Amino acid sequence: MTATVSVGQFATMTHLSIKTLRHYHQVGLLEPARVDAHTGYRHYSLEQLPAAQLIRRLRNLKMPVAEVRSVLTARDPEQRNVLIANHMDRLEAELAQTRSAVDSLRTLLDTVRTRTAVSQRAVPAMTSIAITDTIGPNDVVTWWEGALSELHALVREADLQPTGTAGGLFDEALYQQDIGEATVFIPVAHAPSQNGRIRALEIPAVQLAVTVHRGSHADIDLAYADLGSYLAEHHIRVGQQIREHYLCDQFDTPDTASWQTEIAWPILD
Amino acid sequence: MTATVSVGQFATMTHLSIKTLRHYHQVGLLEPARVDAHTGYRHYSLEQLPAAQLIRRLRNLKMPVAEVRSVLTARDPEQRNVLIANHMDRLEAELAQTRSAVDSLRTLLDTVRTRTAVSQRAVPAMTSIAITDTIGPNDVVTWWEGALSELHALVREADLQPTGTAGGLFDEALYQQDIGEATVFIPVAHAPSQNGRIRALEIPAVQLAVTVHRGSHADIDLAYADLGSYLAEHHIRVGQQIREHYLCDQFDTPDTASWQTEIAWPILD
DNA sequence: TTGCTCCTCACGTCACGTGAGGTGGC
DNA sequence: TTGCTCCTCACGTCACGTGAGGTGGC
Repeated sequence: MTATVSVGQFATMTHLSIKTLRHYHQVGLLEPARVDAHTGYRHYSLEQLPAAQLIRRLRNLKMPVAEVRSVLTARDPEQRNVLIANHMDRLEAELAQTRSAVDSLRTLLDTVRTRTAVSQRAVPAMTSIAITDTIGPNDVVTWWEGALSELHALVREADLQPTGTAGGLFDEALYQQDIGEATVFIPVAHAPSQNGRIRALEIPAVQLAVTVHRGSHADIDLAYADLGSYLAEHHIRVGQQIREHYLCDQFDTPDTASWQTEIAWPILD
Repeated sequence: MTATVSVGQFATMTHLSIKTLRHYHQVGLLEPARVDAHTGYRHYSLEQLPAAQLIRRLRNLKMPVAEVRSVLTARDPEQRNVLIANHMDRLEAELAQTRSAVDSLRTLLDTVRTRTAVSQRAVPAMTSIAITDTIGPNDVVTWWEGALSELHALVREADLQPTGTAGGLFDEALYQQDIGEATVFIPVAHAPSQNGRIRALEIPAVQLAVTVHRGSHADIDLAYADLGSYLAEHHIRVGQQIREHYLCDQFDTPDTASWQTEIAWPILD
């Protein structure tokens, strides 16, 4: 029979607060070994210490409680390691995003911005290979990278002849409601039929108002603002699907400073 | 008269969602330039774009909304820069804490733990210089570093003769309720009277149950658990003020692996 | 007996997102 | 007129913390 301790003792031993332990009891993450039926007092056994120690470490790394639970109940060590490794990847991605956010803030504070130039241009209809999905706020960047990589790969493997730069079509709702439809495409002379999630897409002809953004995609909102300002000032009515053309992106160079993205808004009337 | 746009337009231009813009209106972070009295429609002016861009970047860096407001309303650029620099420091500290949490998790998963040995010892009363404060959950480490540095500095400057290793006294409540009284001290032959927040402290004699923790302080809960387990198994009743003795710490070496901390619980009876 | 530990329950926090139900404007 | 944009309001989310009011155990 193993020794048992009170919440207070267990809290001191694990450096989890009493309130936190009560909460973990309530949500079933760490149930006391015994609860006194009369007083309601919680009693923890010493065998629960390793679980508490693991919980504390995972929570310190912001792993959601539901996932911590999965780790604790994992069938085998492999499954457990996968869950932990996935979370580590998320932390890495978050770190990268924070770094780019810091750069983005520095850029905003340090540089005197002048508006990017806006011009208008008619573009003809194009045949293309494309991937379309409904995406949420957090997966935009990941989705974009993955989808575009796939398209580039197909172009290489199937030896397709690109007839223009890669681009994207984005529903306004994506920005306004943080959820919406997004498409990435590469214009080609002849598009093969469906291939995994890649399909042929006929992109319609439009009249576009365009501007070019230079630099990291973290700052692309600045170009959207410039383009939108121009359109608002000239009372130009626009469609709800925005285009981006990746004149120079991460598939060309890792140096974000030399990236160039054309932002284009279809003009109505 | 400057052009004005709808929420939807402004959302697309700033990459802030409509819901977010409404929220910022509600909390007074970014008020629309004009709100139609009849329809309630929000209208934003193009002059509000820079503010929105700054807000988005600061929020991407998790700066609390209240502080973002302070940045926006800062009297001069200096004050603004101070606020931003402070937040950057917090991000740095968070990063360091995440790194150590990752190490701590690795340690737990990779090493087979054996309990640290527990022994008992009587310690006599000691004269010391000390700093005492009531501290919360987040400032423990920062407070500890700062306070102990101050004590070491006084020892050097006033050429005091330490009569033992530096230590700390921690109220159990600090672990159980995440808020409580903490003291750090250095035993000296003769303690000068009050000096800033440093004061003389007579540390009473006690009988202690002790164990030694080796490694980073992020893993110190493991030693607390070992010591607590020993006490629970032997039905030893203990006092509510825990002692730590820093046999080897960051003031001796930056290599956390060789740090040694004695954890000691006063024995009652 | 006194204080101390522990209990429950309801509500607060933070920064929005969800969703119902509805209305003005082109 | 139809759909589209926008509105308000109440509630949900996440992981606890706060605080009131109360009870058992040494």
